[in-house]
Amino acid sequence: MANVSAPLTRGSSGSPDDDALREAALEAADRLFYAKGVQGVGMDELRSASGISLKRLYRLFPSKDAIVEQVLLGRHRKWTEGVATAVAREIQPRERLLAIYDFLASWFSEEDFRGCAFINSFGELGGTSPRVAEIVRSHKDGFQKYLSTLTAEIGAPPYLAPQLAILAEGAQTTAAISGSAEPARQARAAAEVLIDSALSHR
Amino acid sequence: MANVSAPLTRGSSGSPDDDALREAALEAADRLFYAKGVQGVGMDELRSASGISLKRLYRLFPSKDAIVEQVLLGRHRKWTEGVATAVAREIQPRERLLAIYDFLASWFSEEDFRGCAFINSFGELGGTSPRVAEIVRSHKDGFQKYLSTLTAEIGAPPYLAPQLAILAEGAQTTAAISGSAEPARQARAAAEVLIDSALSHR
DNA sequence: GATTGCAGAGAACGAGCGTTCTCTGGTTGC
DNA sequence: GCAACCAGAGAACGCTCGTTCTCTGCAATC
Repeated sequence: MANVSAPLTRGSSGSPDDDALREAALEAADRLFYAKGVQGVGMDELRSASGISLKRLYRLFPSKDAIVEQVLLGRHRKWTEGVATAVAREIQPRERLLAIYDFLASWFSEEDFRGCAFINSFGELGGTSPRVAEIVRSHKDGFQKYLSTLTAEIGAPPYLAPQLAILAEGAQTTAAISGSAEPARQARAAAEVLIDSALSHR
Repeated sequence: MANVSAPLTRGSSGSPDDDALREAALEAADRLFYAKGVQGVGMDELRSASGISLKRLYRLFPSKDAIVEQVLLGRHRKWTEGVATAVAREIQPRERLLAIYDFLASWFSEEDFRGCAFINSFGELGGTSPRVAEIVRSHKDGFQKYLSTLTAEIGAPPYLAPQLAILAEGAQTTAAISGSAEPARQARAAAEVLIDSALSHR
Protein backbone atom coordinates (compact mmCIF):
# COMPACT_ATOMS: atom_id res chain seq x y z
CA MET A 1 0.00 0.00 0.00
CA ALA A 2 3.03 2.24 -0.05
CA ASN A 3 2.42 3.25 -3.65
CA VAL A 4 -1.03 4.59 -2.79
CA SER A 5 0.33 7.59 -0.94
CA ALA A 6 3.14 8.22 -3.36
CA PRO A 7 1.16 9.92 -6.17
CA LEU A 8 -0.77 12.13 -3.78
CA THR A 9 0.97 15.14 -5.18
CA ARG A 10 -1.07 14.69 -8.31
CA GLY A 11 -4.70 15.61 -7.93
CA SER A 12 -6.34 12.44 -6.69
CA SER A 13 -9.96 12.09 -5.67
CA GLY A 14 -9.18 11.99 -1.97
CA SER A 15 -7.34 15.32 -2.03
CA PRO A 16 -8.64 17.53 -4.82
CA ASP A 17 -6.05 19.98 -5.97
CA ASP A 18 -6.26 23.73 -5.75
CA ASP A 19 -7.86 24.21 -9.14
CA ALA A 20 -10.81 22.01 -8.29
CA LEU A 21 -11.23 23.73 -4.93
CA ARG A 22 -11.06 27.13 -6.57
CA GLU A 23 -13.77 26.02 -8.91
CA ALA A 24 -15.97 24.83 -6.05
CA ALA A 25 -15.42 28.04 -4.12
CA LEU A 26 -16.34 30.17 -7.11
CA GLU A 27 -19.44 28.11 -7.74
CA ALA A 28 -20.67 28.63 -4.18
CA ALA A 29 -19.71 32.31 -4.24
CA ASP A 30 -21.52 32.83 -7.51
CA ARG A 31 -24.71 31.26 -6.20
CA LEU A 32 -24.64 33.22 -2.94
CA PHE A 33 -23.61 36.59 -4.41
CA TYR A 34 -26.25 36.29 -7.08
CA ALA A 35 -29.00 35.45 -4.62
CA LYS A 36 -28.18 37.92 -1.84
CA GLY A 37 -25.89 40.53 -3.31
CA VAL A 38 -22.14 40.62 -2.75
CA GLN A 39 -22.28 42.58 0.48
CA GLY A 40 -25.06 40.37 1.74
CA VAL A 41 -22.70 37.40 1.91
CA GLY A 42 -19.89 37.16 4.43
CA MET A 43 -16.75 35.10 4.06
CA ASP A 44 -17.97 32.85 6.86
CA GLU A 45 -21.11 32.04 4.93
CA LEU A 46 -19.02 31.30 1.88
CA ARG A 47 -16.86 29.00 4.00
CA SER A 48 -19.80 26.99 5.30
CA ALA A 49 -21.51 26.88 1.90
CA SER A 50 -18.40 25.70 0.08
CA GLY A 51 -17.03 23.49 2.83
CA ILE A 52 -13.64 25.12 2.35
CA SER A 53 -11.88 26.48 5.39
CA LEU A 54 -11.18 30.19 5.63
CA LYS A 55 -7.47 29.54 5.66
CA ARG A 56 -7.69 27.62 2.44
CA LEU A 57 -10.00 30.17 0.85
CA TYR A 58 -7.42 32.84 1.55
CA ARG A 59 -4.72 30.69 0.05
CA LEU A 60 -6.81 30.17 -3.07
CA PHE A 61 -7.74 33.86 -3.37
CA PRO A 62 -5.98 36.92 -1.98
CA SER A 63 -9.19 38.65 -0.91
CA LYS A 64 -12.96 38.71 -1.18
CA ASP A 65 -12.63 41.34 -3.89
CA ALA A 66 -10.64 38.89 -5.95
CA ILE A 67 -13.40 36.30 -5.55
CA VAL A 68 -15.98 38.82 -6.70
CA GLU A 69 -13.83 39.56 -9.72
CA GLN A 70 -13.38 35.88 -10.59
CA VAL A 71 -17.09 35.21 -10.16
CA LEU A 72 -17.90 37.96 -12.61
CA LEU A 73 -15.32 36.75 -15.10
CA GLY A 74 -16.75 33.24 -14.79
CA ARG A 75 -20.25 34.57 -15.43
CA HIS A 76 -18.93 36.35 -18.47
CA ARG A 77 -17.51 33.12 -19.85
CA LYS A 78 -20.70 31.18 -19.20
CA TRP A 79 -22.88 33.90 -20.72
CA THR A 80 -20.71 34.14 -23.79
CA GLU A 81 -20.75 30.37 -24.26
CA GLY A 82 -24.48 30.10 -23.65
CA VAL A 83 -25.33 32.79 -26.14
CA ALA A 84 -22.93 31.42 -28.73
CA THR A 85 -24.37 27.92 -28.34
CA ALA A 86 -27.94 29.14 -28.74
CA VAL A 87 -26.99 31.16 -31.78
CA ALA A 88 -25.05 28.28 -33.33
CA ARG A 89 -28.16 26.10 -33.40
CA GLU A 90 -29.66 28.33 -36.06
CA ILE A 91 -28.56 28.64 -39.66
CA GLN A 92 -30.41 31.63 -41.03
CA PRO A 93 -28.89 34.95 -39.92
CA ARG A 94 -32.21 36.42 -38.82
CA GLU A 95 -33.01 33.36 -36.70
CA ARG A 96 -29.52 33.44 -35.23
CA LEU A 97 -30.18 36.96 -33.95
CA LEU A 98 -33.56 36.04 -32.52
CA ALA A 99 -32.14 32.95 -30.83
CA ILE A 100 -30.67 35.30 -28.24
CA TYR A 101 -34.11 36.20 -26.97
CA ASP A 102 -35.10 32.55 -26.78
CA PHE A 103 -31.97 31.98 -24.77
CA LEU A 104 -33.08 34.79 -22.47
CA ALA A 105 -36.55 33.28 -22.13
CA SER A 106 -35.24 29.95 -20.91
CA TRP A 107 -32.82 31.68 -18.53
CA PHE A 108 -35.59 33.85 -17.09
CA SER A 109 -37.60 30.71 -16.38
CA GLU A 110 -34.96 29.28 -14.08
CA GLU A 111 -36.16 29.20 -10.52
CA ASP A 112 -33.43 31.28 -8.98
CA PHE A 113 -33.28 33.88 -11.74
CA ARG A 114 -32.67 37.28 -10.26
CA GLY A 115 -31.62 39.41 -13.19
CA CYS A 116 -28.27 40.09 -14.79
CA ALA A 117 -25.45 39.63 -12.29
CA PHE A 118 -23.48 42.36 -14.01
CA ILE A 119 -26.25 44.92 -13.76
CA ASN A 120 -26.82 43.92 -10.14
CA SER A 121 -23.14 44.18 -9.30
CA PHE A 122 -22.86 47.49 -11.07
CA GLY A 123 -25.73 48.91 -9.03
CA GLU A 124 -24.31 47.64 -5.79
CA LEU A 125 -20.60 48.19 -6.28
CA GLY A 126 -20.10 50.18 -9.47
CA GLY A 127 -20.07 53.45 -7.57
CA THR A 128 -17.33 52.41 -5.17
CA SER A 129 -15.31 49.76 -7.01
CA PRO A 130 -13.67 50.85 -10.25
CA ARG A 131 -12.63 47.27 -10.93
CA VAL A 132 -16.20 45.99 -10.81
CA ALA A 133 -17.39 48.89 -12.94
CA GLU A 134 -14.73 48.09 -15.51
CA ILE A 135 -15.58 44.39 -15.67
CA VAL A 136 -19.27 45.13 -16.11
CA ARG A 137 -18.54 47.68 -18.78
CA SER A 138 -16.34 45.35 -20.74
CA HIS A 139 -18.88 42.53 -20.44
CA LYS A 140 -21.66 44.68 -21.88
CA ASP A 141 -19.36 46.05 -24.50
CA GLY A 142 -18.45 42.53 -25.59
CA PHE A 143 -22.10 41.63 -25.95
CA GLN A 144 -22.78 44.66 -28.12
CA LYS A 145 -19.80 43.85 -30.32
CA TYR A 146 -21.08 40.30 -30.67
CA LEU A 147 -24.48 41.61 -31.67
CA SER A 148 -22.79 43.80 -34.25
CA THR A 149 -21.22 40.79 -35.92
CA LEU A 150 -24.61 39.08 -36.04
CA THR A 151 -26.39 42.10 -37.49
CA ALA A 152 -23.62 42.45 -40.02
CA GLU A 153 -24.38 38.88 -41.17
CA ILE A 154 -27.77 40.02 -42.39
CA GLY A 155 -26.43 43.24 -43.81
CA ALA A 156 -28.31 45.43 -41.37
CA PRO A 157 -27.21 49.03 -40.75
CA PRO A 158 -24.99 49.55 -37.70
CA TYR A 159 -27.65 51.29 -35.64
CA LEU A 160 -29.54 48.02 -35.23
CA ALA A 161 -27.14 46.28 -32.85
CA PRO A 162 -27.38 48.84 -30.02
CA GLN A 163 -31.16 48.77 -30.29
CA LEU A 164 -31.24 45.00 -29.98
CA ALA A 165 -28.84 45.23 -27.04
CA ILE A 166 -31.11 47.70 -25.29
CA LEU A 167 -34.01 45.31 -25.77
CA ALA A 168 -32.00 42.49 -24.23
CA GLU A 169 -30.94 44.61 -21.25
CA GLY A 170 -34.44 45.85 -20.68
CA ALA A 171 -35.83 42.35 -20.87
CA GLN A 172 -33.38 41.19 -18.22
CA THR A 173 -34.23 43.86 -15.67
CA THR A 174 -37.94 43.76 -16.39
CA ALA A 175 -38.01 39.99 -16.04
CA ALA A 176 -36.03 40.13 -12.81
CA ILE A 177 -38.28 42.69 -11.18
CA SER A 178 -41.58 41.31 -12.43
CA GLY A 179 -40.55 37.71 -11.85
CA SER A 180 -41.83 36.71 -15.25
CA ALA A 181 -40.21 35.33 -18.40
CA GLU A 182 -42.67 37.24 -20.57
CA PRO A 183 -40.31 40.18 -21.25
CA ALA A 184 -38.09 37.87 -23.27
CA ARG A 185 -40.93 37.13 -25.67
CA GLN A 186 -41.97 40.76 -25.78
CA ALA A 187 -38.39 41.76 -26.55
CA ARG A 188 -38.17 39.09 -29.22
CA ALA A 189 -41.30 40.37 -30.92
CA ALA A 190 -39.93 43.91 -30.80
CA ALA A 191 -36.61 42.70 -32.18
CA GLU A 192 -38.34 41.12 -35.14
CA VAL A 193 -39.98 44.43 -35.98
CA LEU A 194 -36.72 46.34 -35.61
CA ILE A 195 -34.79 43.86 -37.72
CA ASP A 196 -37.33 43.83 -40.53
CA SER A 197 -37.57 47.60 -40.48
CA ALA A 198 -33.78 47.99 -40.58
CA LEU A 199 -33.51 45.57 -43.49
CA SER A 200 -36.25 47.23 -45.49
CA HIS A 201 -34.70 50.69 -45.13
CA ARG A 202 -31.26 49.52 -45.95
CA MET B 1 -38.53 91.10 23.31
CA ALA B 2 -40.77 88.72 25.19
CA ASN B 3 -42.96 88.15 22.18
CA VAL B 4 -40.02 86.94 20.10
CA SER B 5 -39.65 83.69 21.96
CA ALA B 6 -43.36 83.11 22.32
CA PRO B 7 -44.13 81.86 18.80
CA LEU B 8 -41.17 79.45 18.73
CA THR B 9 -43.53 76.53 18.78
CA ARG B 10 -44.37 77.34 15.19
CA GLY B 11 -41.67 76.49 12.71
CA SER B 12 -39.42 79.51 12.62
CA SER B 13 -36.26 79.86 10.59
CA GLY B 14 -34.04 79.40 13.64
CA SER B 15 -35.53 76.02 14.51
CA PRO B 16 -36.80 74.25 11.43
CA ASP B 17 -39.54 71.79 12.22
CA ASP B 18 -39.37 68.05 11.80
CA ASP B 19 -40.85 67.99 8.32
CA ALA B 20 -38.16 70.23 6.91
CA LEU B 21 -35.46 68.20 8.64
CA ARG B 22 -36.93 64.98 7.34
CA GLU B 23 -36.82 66.46 3.87
CA ALA B 24 -33.18 67.45 4.25
CA ALA B 25 -32.24 64.04 5.60
CA LEU B 26 -33.96 62.27 2.73
CA GLU B 27 -32.27 64.52 0.22
CA ALA B 28 -28.83 63.71 1.59
CA ALA B 29 -29.67 60.01 1.90
CA ASP B 30 -30.92 59.90 -1.67
CA ARG B 31 -27.77 61.48 -3.01
CA LEU B 32 -25.46 59.21 -1.03
CA PHE B 33 -27.37 55.96 -1.56
CA TYR B 34 -27.59 56.63 -5.26
CA ALA B 35 -23.90 57.37 -5.62
CA LYS B 36 -22.49 54.60 -3.43
CA GLY B 37 -25.22 52.05 -2.94
CA VAL B 38 -27.30 51.72 0.22
CA GLN B 39 -24.88 49.45 2.03
CA GLY B 40 -22.01 51.66 1.02
CA VAL B 41 -23.32 54.49 3.20
CA GLY B 42 -23.30 54.33 6.98
CA MET B 43 -25.55 56.28 9.28
CA ASP B 44 -22.57 58.28 10.43
CA GLU B 45 -21.89 59.42 6.90
CA LEU B 46 -25.51 60.38 6.54
CA ARG B 47 -25.25 62.33 9.77
CA SER B 48 -22.26 64.34 8.65
CA ALA B 49 -23.66 64.88 5.14
CA SER B 50 -27.02 66.11 6.38
CA GLY B 51 -25.78 67.94 9.45
CA ILE B 52 -28.46 66.21 11.50
CA SER B 53 -27.40 64.47 14.68
CA LEU B 54 -27.86 60.72 14.98
CA LYS B 55 -30.26 61.18 17.84
CA ARG B 56 -32.45 63.42 15.74
CA LEU B 57 -32.22 61.16 12.70
CA TYR B 58 -33.53 58.32 14.80
CA ARG B 59 -36.35 60.49 16.07
CA LEU B 60 -37.27 61.41 12.51
CA PHE B 61 -37.04 57.82 11.24
CA PRO B 62 -37.32 54.56 13.16
CA SER B 63 -34.44 52.89 11.29
CA LYS B 64 -32.16 53.03 8.29
CA ASP B 65 -34.50 50.67 6.48
CA ALA B 66 -37.26 53.24 6.86
CA ILE B 67 -35.01 55.88 5.33
CA VAL B 68 -34.27 53.61 2.39
CA GLU B 69 -37.98 53.08 1.92
CA GLN B 70 -38.76 56.79 2.05
CA VAL B 71 -35.95 57.60 -0.36
CA LEU B 72 -37.36 55.14 -2.87
CA LEU B 73 -40.88 56.47 -2.47
CA GLY B 74 -39.54 60.00 -2.98
CA ARG B 75 -37.72 58.91 -6.13
CA HIS B 76 -40.95 57.36 -7.34
CA ARG B 77 -42.78 60.66 -6.86
CA LYS B 78 -40.09 62.67 -8.62
CA TRP B 79 -39.89 60.22 -11.51
CA THR B 80 -43.64 60.19 -11.97
CA GLU B 81 -43.79 63.97 -11.93
CA GLY B 82 -40.84 64.36 -14.27
CA VAL B 83 -42.24 61.97 -16.84
CA ALA B 84 -45.71 63.48 -16.64
CA THR B 85 -44.29 66.99 -17.09
CA ALA B 86 -42.26 65.97 -20.13
CA VAL B 87 -45.26 64.22 -21.65
CA ALA B 88 -47.57 67.14 -20.93
CA ARG B 89 -45.46 69.45 -23.06
CA GLU B 90 -46.52 67.57 -26.18
CA ILE B 91 -49.94 67.58 -27.74
CA GLN B 92 -49.87 64.82 -30.34
CA PRO B 93 -50.19 61.34 -28.81
CA ARG B 94 -47.23 59.92 -30.70
CA GLU B 95 -45.00 62.81 -29.57
CA ARG B 96 -46.24 62.40 -26.01
CA LEU B 97 -44.99 58.82 -26.02
CA LEU B 98 -41.63 59.74 -27.49
CA ALA B 99 -41.20 62.57 -25.00
CA ILE B 100 -40.36 59.91 -22.43
CA TYR B 101 -37.15 59.05 -24.26
CA ASP B 102 -36.19 62.70 -24.50
CA PHE B 103 -36.75 62.93 -20.78
CA LEU B 104 -34.42 59.96 -20.35
CA ALA B 105 -31.80 61.59 -22.59
CA SER B 106 -31.62 64.71 -20.47
CA TRP B 107 -31.55 62.66 -17.27
CA PHE B 108 -28.71 60.48 -18.60
CA SER B 109 -26.71 63.63 -19.30
CA GLU B 110 -26.70 64.69 -15.68
CA GLU B 111 -23.25 64.47 -14.22
CA ASP B 112 -24.03 62.13 -11.36
CA PHE B 113 -26.28 59.82 -13.34
CA ARG B 114 -25.73 56.26 -12.25
CA GLY B 115 -28.71 54.39 -13.60
CA CYS B 116 -32.15 53.73 -12.23
CA ALA B 117 -32.16 53.81 -8.44
CA PHE B 118 -34.87 51.17 -8.37
CA ILE B 119 -32.96 48.73 -10.53
CA ASN B 120 -29.84 49.38 -8.47
CA SER B 121 -31.67 48.88 -5.19
CA PHE B 122 -33.32 45.75 -6.49
CA GLY B 123 -29.98 44.26 -7.42
CA GLU B 124 -28.42 45.15 -4.09
CA LEU B 125 -31.29 44.48 -1.70
CA GLY B 126 -34.09 42.80 -3.64
CA GLY B 127 -32.85 39.36 -2.69
CA THR B 128 -32.82 40.03 1.04
CA SER B 129 -35.42 42.75 1.60
CA PRO B 130 -38.98 41.91 0.57
CA ARG B 131 -40.02 45.50 1.25
CA VAL B 132 -37.49 46.91 -1.22
CA ALA B 133 -38.43 44.29 -3.79
CA GLU B 134 -42.07 45.22 -3.41
CA ILE B 135 -41.45 48.95 -3.79
CA VAL B 136 -39.36 48.43 -6.90
CA ARG B 137 -41.94 46.12 -8.39
CA SER B 138 -44.77 48.53 -7.81
CA HIS B 139 -42.73 51.43 -9.22
CA LYS B 140 -42.05 49.57 -12.46
CA ASP B 141 -45.60 48.35 -12.60
CA GLY B 142 -46.86 51.91 -12.31
CA PHE B 143 -44.64 53.00 -15.18
CA GLN B 144 -45.95 50.25 -17.42
CA LYS B 145 -49.53 51.14 -16.56
CA TYR B 146 -48.79 54.76 -17.41
CA LEU B 147 -47.31 53.71 -20.73
CA SER B 148 -50.46 51.71 -21.40
CA THR B 149 -52.60 54.81 -21.04
CA LEU B 150 -50.35 56.66 -23.47
CA THR B 151 -50.37 53.88 -26.04
CA ALA B 152 -54.14 53.65 -25.70
CA GLU B 153 -54.31 57.34 -26.66
CA ILE B 154 -53.03 56.50 -30.11
CA GLY B 155 -55.12 53.38 -30.37
CA ALA B 156 -52.14 51.03 -30.39
CA PRO B 157 -52.57 47.36 -29.49
CA PRO B 158 -51.80 46.44 -25.87
CA TYR B 159 -48.56 44.63 -26.68
CA LEU B 160 -46.86 47.93 -27.48
CA ALA B 161 -46.61 49.31 -23.95
CA PRO B 162 -44.46 46.49 -22.51
CA GLN B 163 -42.15 46.76 -25.49
CA LEU B 164 -41.70 50.48 -24.96
CA ALA B 165 -41.13 49.86 -21.26
CA ILE B 166 -38.41 47.32 -22.05
CA LEU B 167 -36.73 49.89 -24.29
CA ALA B 168 -36.79 52.44 -21.47
CA GLU B 169 -35.38 49.98 -18.93
CA GLY B 170 -32.68 48.85 -21.31
CA ALA B 171 -31.74 52.42 -22.10
CA GLN B 172 -31.34 53.20 -18.42
CA THR B 173 -29.01 50.31 -17.63
CA THR B 174 -27.07 50.66 -20.86
CA ALA B 175 -26.59 54.38 -20.29
CA ALA B 176 -25.52 53.82 -16.70
CA ILE B 177 -22.91 51.21 -17.56
CA SER B 178 -21.59 52.86 -20.70
CA GLY B 179 -21.67 56.34 -19.19
CA SER B 180 -23.30 57.74 -22.30
CA ALA B 181 -26.67 59.34 -23.04
CA GLU B 182 -26.73 57.77 -26.48
CA PRO B 183 -28.93 54.80 -25.48
CA ALA B 184 -31.82 57.21 -24.93
CA ARG B 185 -31.66 58.30 -28.55
CA GLN B 186 -31.23 54.73 -29.77
CA ALA B 187 -34.23 53.67 -27.72
CA ARG B 188 -36.25 56.57 -29.05
CA ALA B 189 -35.48 55.60 -32.63
CA ALA B 190 -36.46 52.02 -31.88
CA ALA B 191 -39.65 53.21 -30.19
CA GLU B 192 -40.62 55.15 -33.29
CA VAL B 193 -40.31 52.02 -35.38
CA LEU B 194 -42.29 49.92 -32.92
CA ILE B 195 -45.04 52.52 -32.62
CA ASP B 196 -45.42 52.94 -36.37
CA SER B 197 -45.39 49.22 -36.88
CA ALA B 198 -48.00 48.66 -34.18
CA LEU B 199 -50.23 51.35 -35.65
CA SER B 200 -49.98 50.04 -39.19
CA HIS B 201 -50.91 46.48 -38.16
CA ARG B 202 -53.80 47.59 -36.01
C1' DG C 1 -32.90 82.61 40.32
C1' DA C 2 -33.34 77.68 41.07
C1' DT C 3 -35.26 73.73 38.67
C1' DT C 4 -36.86 71.08 35.19
C1' DG C 5 -36.62 69.53 30.65
C1' DC C 6 -34.77 68.84 26.35
C1' DA C 7 -31.42 68.96 22.37
C1' DG C 8 -26.89 68.00 20.54
C1' DA C 9 -22.47 65.66 20.32
C1' DG C 10 -20.37 61.76 20.35
C1' DA C 11 -19.00 57.66 23.22
C1' DA C 12 -20.55 53.07 23.82
C1' DC C 13 -22.61 48.65 22.55
C1' DG C 14 -23.26 44.33 20.44
C1' DA C 15 -22.99 42.29 16.18
C1' DG C 16 -20.86 41.20 11.93
C1' DC C 17 -17.40 42.21 8.57
C1' DG C 18 -12.74 40.76 6.08
C1' DT C 19 -8.60 38.94 7.43
C1' DT C 20 -5.00 36.65 10.25
C1' DC C 21 -3.27 33.68 13.91
C1' DT C 22 -3.11 29.92 17.09
C1' DC C 23 -3.64 25.51 18.29
C1' DT C 24 -4.21 20.77 17.42
C1' DG C 25 -3.67 16.41 15.20
C1' DG C 26 -2.15 13.64 11.76
C1' DT C 27 1.13 12.59 8.01
C1' DT C 28 5.91 12.46 5.95
C1' DG C 29 10.73 11.44 5.81
C1' DC C 30 14.64 9.54 8.20
C1' DG D 1 9.89 5.58 16.56
C1' DC D 2 10.68 10.34 16.29
C1' DA D 3 11.21 15.06 14.82
C1' DA D 4 9.57 18.24 11.41
C1' DC D 5 6.04 19.90 8.91
C1' DC D 6 1.49 21.03 7.18
C1' DA D 7 -3.57 21.43 6.85
C1' DG D 8 -7.93 22.33 9.13
C1' DA D 9 -10.97 24.43 12.46
C1' DG D 10 -12.23 28.24 14.42
C1' DA D 11 -10.83 31.82 17.86
C1' DA D 12 -9.16 36.34 17.63
C1' DC D 13 -8.25 40.99 15.66
C1' DG D 14 -9.28 45.47 14.23
C1' DC D 15 -12.74 47.74 12.10
C1' DT D 16 -17.33 49.40 10.85
C1' DC D 17 -22.09 48.86 11.10
C1' DG D 18 -26.91 50.26 13.03
C1' DT D 19 -28.62 51.69 17.18
C1' DT D 20 -28.76 53.44 21.95
C1' DC D 21 -27.05 55.90 25.95
C1' DT D 22 -24.62 59.29 28.58
C1' DC D 23 -23.11 63.61 29.42
C1' DT D 24 -23.11 68.45 28.90
C1' DG D 25 -25.13 72.87 28.46
C1' DC D 26 -28.72 75.91 27.37
C1' DA D 27 -33.46 77.58 27.66
C1' DA D 28 -38.07 77.80 29.40
C1' DT D 29 -41.08 77.77 33.78
C1' DC D 30 -42.61 79.07 38.44
